[in-house]
Parts: sequence; C-alpha cells; structure tokens
Amino acid sequence: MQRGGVPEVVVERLPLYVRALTQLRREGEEVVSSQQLGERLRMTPAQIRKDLSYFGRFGKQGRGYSIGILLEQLREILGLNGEWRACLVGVGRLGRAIINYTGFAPEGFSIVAAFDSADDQVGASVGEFIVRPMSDLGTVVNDMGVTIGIVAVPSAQAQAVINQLVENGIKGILNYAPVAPYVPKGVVVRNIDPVLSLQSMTFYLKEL
Amino acid sequence: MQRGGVPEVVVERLPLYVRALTQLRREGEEVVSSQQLGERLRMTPAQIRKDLSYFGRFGKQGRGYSIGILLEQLREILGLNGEWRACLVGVGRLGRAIINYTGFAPEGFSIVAAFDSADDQVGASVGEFIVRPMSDLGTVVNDMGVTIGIVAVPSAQAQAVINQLVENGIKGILNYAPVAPYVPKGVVVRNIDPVLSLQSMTFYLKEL
DNA sequence: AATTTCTTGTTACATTATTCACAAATGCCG
DNA sequence: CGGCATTTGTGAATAATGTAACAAGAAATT
Repeated sequence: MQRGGVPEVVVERLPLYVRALTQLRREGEEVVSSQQLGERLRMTPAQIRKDLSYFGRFGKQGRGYSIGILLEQLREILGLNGEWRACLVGVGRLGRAIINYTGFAPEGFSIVAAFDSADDQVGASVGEFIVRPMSDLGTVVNDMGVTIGIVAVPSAQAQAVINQLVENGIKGILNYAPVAPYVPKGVVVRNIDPVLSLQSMTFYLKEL
Repeated sequence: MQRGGVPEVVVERLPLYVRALTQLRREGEEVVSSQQLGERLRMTPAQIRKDLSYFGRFGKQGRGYSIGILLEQLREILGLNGEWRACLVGVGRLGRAIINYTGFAPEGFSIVAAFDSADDQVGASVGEFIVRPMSDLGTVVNDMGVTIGIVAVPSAQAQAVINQLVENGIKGILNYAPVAPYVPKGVVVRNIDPVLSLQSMTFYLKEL
C-alpha cells in the first residue's frame, strides 16, 4: 500500500527516527551514522539508509548524518512542524484518560474539543472542556480547524461515530475502539488496541 | 521473523479473526465463509484461508467454517483459554487509567498487582491495589503466577523497569513508554504508542 | 443421480520488503 | 599529500508476504 511512491511501512518507521534523533540531540550529539542509529532502534543500518533514500540524500559519506539537519528534514516530511488539532469523541473512562494524557501536546497534537453521543454526558465538565453534543461537530471542525478525530466510544457506536467524523470533514482517525472501522479512501485510520497486542503475545508465551 | 514456522504477521492477525468470529456468534451465525469474514475485516478471502492453513484444516468445502469450532481452535492456538495474570509498573496518570480499563478482564487478562519505582507512590492505594515497591517483584511474580508486565513509567525509567521485570521472570511486556526497549530473546514485547501512530498519520494528512 | 453452485486448501505466481555488497565520498593521521 | 578508515546511497540479490487460480469436495437443486 503506497502513496507518492513511498511504502507505508517506511512512513511508519520515520517517527522512530525522529524520536531517536531528538533524543540524541538532547544528549548533545551532532552527528550519527546509520550504524549507531540502528543500534539504538535495533534495526539494520541498511534499512535506515534505504528508508531515508526515499526522501533524499541527507548524509555525508565517511561521516554520517547531521542530527539537526536530518531531524528537521524528517519533521518536515512528516508534517510535524505545525500544530495538529484533534477532537475527542467519548468521555468515558478511556476518553477522560486520553484528555488528561500529557504525551500529545509536546509533540504538537492538541485536543481542542470533547464530544459525546450520550445526552447525559453533554454539558458535563471534563478537564478544561465542556462536553459538546455530536451536532456541534461540523461547526467545531470548521471553526477550530480540527483535522483529527480521536474515538473512545464503546465498540457498538464506533462505526457510527467514525461516519459522523468523516462526514464532517475529519481526515485522520485515532481509534481506540476494538473494531476494524470502515472509512472512505483519503481518510487515514490508526488503531490503538492493547487487547489485540496481548492476544498475539500469548501465542508466544504459551509455548514457554 | 518466524517461530514454529508461522510468520509473525499471521499470528498478529489471528486475534482479529477471533474478534470477528466472536461477534458473528453473538449475532447468531453458525457458519461463515472466508469471503464473508474478509468483508468484515476488509481483507481478501485468500489471505484468511492462507493464514488458517498454517494451523490446520478447519473449513468445509462448499460450506465454510463452523464459527464455534474455528473460534475454539483459534483461541486454543493463541492460548486464550486460560487466565493471564499481569502486573502493572507505574501508577501515574497513565498507569491509573490502565488499572481502571475494563477491556482486559473480559478477554482473560487480569492485573493482579501494581508497582512503582518512586518511593512516594509505594503504599498508596490505587483502585483495589496497594502500590508495592519494585523489590516485591520477584515474590509477586512467583506467588501469583504473573507472566506479563505492563509498563507505564516515564521513558527515562522504562528500560530499567523492563530489565527488572525480565530478571524476575516476566515473559511478556506491554510497553506504554515511548521507547524501543531491549529485551533478551524469549521475551515478547508489544508497544502501545499513540504518538507514533499520529506522527505517521500526519504524513498523509499534510498532503490533502 | 446428475448438474450446478459454493467454498476450501494449496500450489504457483506476483508483489513487496529487507539485506547485501560495493563504488564513490569524506575525513583523519602521519 | 597519500593512504587508511569510515560511511553513504543504491542497484542487485534474497526473503517474506500477499494474491490468484484451480482441483477437489460438499451441499443444494433439478
């Protein structure tokens, strides 16, 4: 599954590089080789070089990559230099945890509104937000420039909520519900599903 | 990366089948074809048949798969019929959310103890647990038959915590910290990292 | 009971992903 | 400055993964 000629697996590894490079820079390093980066991330140097070669030539032979330059390039490629605004749907336990999660903001992802499809939640105060009804979705998306929807509703409602998000112009969905959602082409979905992770883990654990 | 001849990608898809079959059974279905299953999961029937063929012959030509039988077989293959006990390390915001997450228990994963490396958390009451010091790890793992460790500590401490878990006999790690942890062979890691997911998503969003 | 309709399991093929290997640069050291 | 040690970028080779195609079996239909 490619897009713009770049394999999706490659795109999914780029954030790993960004993270490692950021860390290296914090440690005061200025240059890194594919070898060193590979050791950190436990992947082969060849793979790193190949991945990067899809986007340009960032290194210097005999020396490696300038951390600052490569980092800036990768952030640009991934579109990480702006601020991305997201809305949350579902303010149950999981949704509240997501709202309070402090890991998004430093990376440029901000949650700017919270919705719920259950009427008894609408109007409630969650974190700094007043929970809005789904009917406000269109307005909020337009007025606040929201492009990402975070779905934290029960699985039975997930597809319906995702449909509404898409209809209102959301282009990316971070889905925490345990379903395989359908979305039209052009909408990007990422699923977060710890149970699936555990269930494939046990295949290996049971043999030990 | 294989194990017992079964590609890891295949193992990672099996829980998807388990989930879809469970749902179908709830809907009252008794038989399903690879075609129908493929529509639900949005994958090709050929892939499903191929995946299943690594483990045996579960279907009937002209008819399809008996949902009950296939489901039982897959649960057996994945080791989902027993109860898996996990311990949590890190009772900050994220850790508390994980403890209160209701999605694990119905699938046979139970959290049976909570630890923290910070002394000021030890002894605190979180959910139904009293937070234990890391020094209790060995005892708890042995006495309670814990095989899985859930890591929800800051990234700076993640590797050290993971080392301790492994030293004390933990075989599977569900890691929520944004790091690429090192573990010895024989230990299985699954990373949950919504920020990485968002960061690869934006590559596609920025072009739209 | 023969024919048609399905659907599996599997082999062969096609595509995608990873690794190898090496020429071409670059810097360093004496 | 010349030689040695590095390290990139990439084309070729290998490996892994996914898809297609079809013989063979099972049920449904006539």
